[in-house]
Amino acid sequence: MADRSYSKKEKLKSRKRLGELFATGRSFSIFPVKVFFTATEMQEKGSVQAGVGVSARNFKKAVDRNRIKRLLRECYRLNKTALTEAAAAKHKALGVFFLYVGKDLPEYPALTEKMIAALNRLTDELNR
RNA sequence: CCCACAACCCGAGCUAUCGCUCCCCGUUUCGGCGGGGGGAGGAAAGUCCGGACAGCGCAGAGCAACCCACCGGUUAAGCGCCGGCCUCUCAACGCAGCAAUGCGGGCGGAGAGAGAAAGUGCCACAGAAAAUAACUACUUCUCCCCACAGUAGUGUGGGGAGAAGAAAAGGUGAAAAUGUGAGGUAAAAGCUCACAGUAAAGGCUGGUAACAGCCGUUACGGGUAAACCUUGGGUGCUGUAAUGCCAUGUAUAGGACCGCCUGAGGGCUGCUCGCCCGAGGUCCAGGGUAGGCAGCAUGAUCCUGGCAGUAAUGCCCGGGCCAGAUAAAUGAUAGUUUAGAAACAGAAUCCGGCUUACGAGGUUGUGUUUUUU
Repeated sequence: MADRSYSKKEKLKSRKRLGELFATGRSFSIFPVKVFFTATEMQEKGSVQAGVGVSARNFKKAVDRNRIKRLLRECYRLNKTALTEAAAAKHKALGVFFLYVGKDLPEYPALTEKMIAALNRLTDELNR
């Protein structure tokens, strides 16, 4: 049974962690989503914390930004299983941030496709 | 009946699957799990006004800056709202007229509603001239020329030049020196008079007041203050990333400069004066923290009803508790119904307003056009 929840514990919080992520993390881009991530070794079982964001420069209205963030969260929530399992197997603490860099409002099916691609690549990076 | 506009109401429902956040109850091996419940707006928006709340300041004076500008009420407060006054504009309608139109009228609309008689500036185009007005035409005087009359001084008429008078005529303009009539004069002119108009201060009457009406007096000097300005009244600054507290952690290490009463530096809103505090201060390099609680949601609160008031609004009885996150929840997908792929749009300390954006429909009101009877 796949875990599809996305509760507070799985969210990447705190400005400090985000600052570190943008400053030192690695990144790749699968348009229209840019992914930042860091992986650190853990003694215990691994974990994943993820966050999403949109630039207010590209979307002036708060309603549009909310919509994009909700879609990103939804896509991540429904497709994250492989990634969490990989992280647990490798004993790594993974921090990920999905930044939407497109300039148009996304459609749900297209965004799901991109998200799956991004998650697959993340999983590959972990397993390497 | 259709269309447009204004005000008020509403701002989607259902089903399935997968999710988020807060509260309560139960349970727990303290990781969770189960059940129940709450979960964006009329504008949450713009941040344009006004407050609450908080911190800092609270010897004083001057200047600067900013805001307000008919009256009364309302309110916690207001540049809001309600009612009234004034000015401008104006529908129906009435009167006159063949008509164009004029006069009255006043539903409704607008007003950045103190002062243009303190001063400075500006007033496109047109026009002579846009403010202590002389272009044409007019009048008087002086000089010159011509014609006529006369012996002559001179007189009459015409033309030219100069000086002066004069805003009555012309035509321009959004606006032209208050209008009409009479007197007056060389020609004229509020120069004088009558009537009318406007303004100022005064008196009486009505009104809480703005103001209105009447009386006599004086003046008549265009507009613009959304140009500077003047007058009157008012204003501490910063905003919840405010602010108070708890916890965690490092380095009591290093370097440079200034100063310790002959005083560095700081505070007193933007400036100046003046006053006060004052033994540490500034910078570089390096190290650490960046977690939690309060603020924070029972309030100028919402709903029903009653009473007072023209109304805005206030008071009273009863009932309700209605988001509280912190990278930031309230959703995603599919189907379906209304009505067609619901429009504008997402709380971040909280209220009262204003402004702007917007959807289908309902109710009420107003207006235009056409057709039919």
